[in-house]
Amino acid sequence: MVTIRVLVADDQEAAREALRLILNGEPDIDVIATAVDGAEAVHQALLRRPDVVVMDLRMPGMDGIAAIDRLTAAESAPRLLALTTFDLDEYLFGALRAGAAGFLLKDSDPDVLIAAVRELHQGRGLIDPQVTGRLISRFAALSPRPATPELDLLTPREHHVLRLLARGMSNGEIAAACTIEEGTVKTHVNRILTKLGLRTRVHAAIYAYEHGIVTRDAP
Amino acid sequence: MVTIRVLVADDQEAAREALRLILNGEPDIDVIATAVDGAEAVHQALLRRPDVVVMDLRMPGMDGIAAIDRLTAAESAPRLLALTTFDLDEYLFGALRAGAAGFLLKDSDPDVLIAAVRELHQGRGLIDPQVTGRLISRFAALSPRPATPELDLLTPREHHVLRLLARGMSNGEIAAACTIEEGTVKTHVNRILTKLGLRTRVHAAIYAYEHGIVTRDAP
DNA sequence: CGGGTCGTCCACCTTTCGATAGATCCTTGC
DNA sequence: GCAAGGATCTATCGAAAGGTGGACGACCCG
Repeated sequence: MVTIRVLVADDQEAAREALRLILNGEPDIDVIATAVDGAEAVHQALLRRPDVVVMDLRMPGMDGIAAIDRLTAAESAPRLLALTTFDLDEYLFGALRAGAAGFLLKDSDPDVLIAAVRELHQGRGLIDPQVTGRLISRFAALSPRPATPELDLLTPREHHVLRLLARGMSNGEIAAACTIEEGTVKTHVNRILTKLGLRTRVHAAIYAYEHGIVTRDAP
Repeated sequence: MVTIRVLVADDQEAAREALRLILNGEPDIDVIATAVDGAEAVHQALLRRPDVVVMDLRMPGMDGIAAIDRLTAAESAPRLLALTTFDLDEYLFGALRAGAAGFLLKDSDPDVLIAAVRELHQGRGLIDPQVTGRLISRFAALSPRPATPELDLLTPREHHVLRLLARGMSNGEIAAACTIEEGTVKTHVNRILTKLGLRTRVHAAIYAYEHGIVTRDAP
């Protein structure tokens, strides 16, 4: 049997010990270290190389989210399970954005916590059922609208020009990229604006972003 | 006990009947209708007003995602549980973006399906544990980077101008909104570009989007 | 074949934008 | 007090963007 090496980070003595006892009660889980704040968690994690870090989000000094941010940036980063008493969107979204692989509220059963650690260790993610709905809503809100029928109005050339425009290129740069005259690009831009009912190239760039024609660069 | 009214939509006869049997086996669940494709599902849902719709994603004609899109646009929309055999990102993300409240793979246990229907009926969301990790990854990728230290460089006025700019307003419009001269706005824009290391207002708008200074409008 | 539509291209003219220099006000520290 | 620095404001000028008109070729259809 493979032993899962776990680091527990929580500023409250009682919670820290409770977590340690719960997890150490399992034969396949070994709490190899604990930390009382984010800074110590980062230090211990880099030193001891746990498989999974159970991280309280609300801690003095460097908080849990900042610590998660640091740890996921490291090489061979551990799997991060965010844990919190307070069910705030800011914690949920912040932790996931920072790179947490799991999110649990502290009122969960010990069994759920144990199962969560195992899930994470096997490469899967885990979201507390109480907050899954909100994650889904937020995800839907963040997702680009699919291409609308309006985009069919654009010719291939116009579509290409729109993508370059939305990356911040000037008419001159677009012209160079397409090997055509700048005056021609202006016409294309103009037709794009007309067809999509927009006023300036800034609107066109926004449109491209909101419709997923261009995507945010990978971090 | 409240009875949960369920609509089952699946193009395959066998799957449809299996789902019906599983769900009708529960005393608090009543499958009130079935549908063989997306179009019929939409029609039946609007007619029979189920609490929960169990929707197969891969169906001929109007597929499940399109049907979900239609149904969530309706008033007093039912809760939508997306179900699929094929574990494709396109299905997962597409269904959630369209408005599904839950996503399950078809190899799940009957008990899981039943529990999912109850969860959805109680207003919660549900994601198959097998795909939770991917949803989290995608969510993190979509989430705007938190405000970078660079933003501290911007004065309140400049920050405000940036937000208006990123909504497509011209210098003149920004001037009117702030009750200052257009020439002044130009200076603010110029300082924004300088401080953030950008070249044109289009870059500034892109920057604002990528850093979550402005958010996509609600659909 | 001839006419219509569409995509692509270019040139001219006006408006808007971007860069620069300088003025005023307010805070901060010596 | 007053000097230094920053924030906010204004004005001017060359550069870029946007609006309009029109040319050319490809294609479809009667």
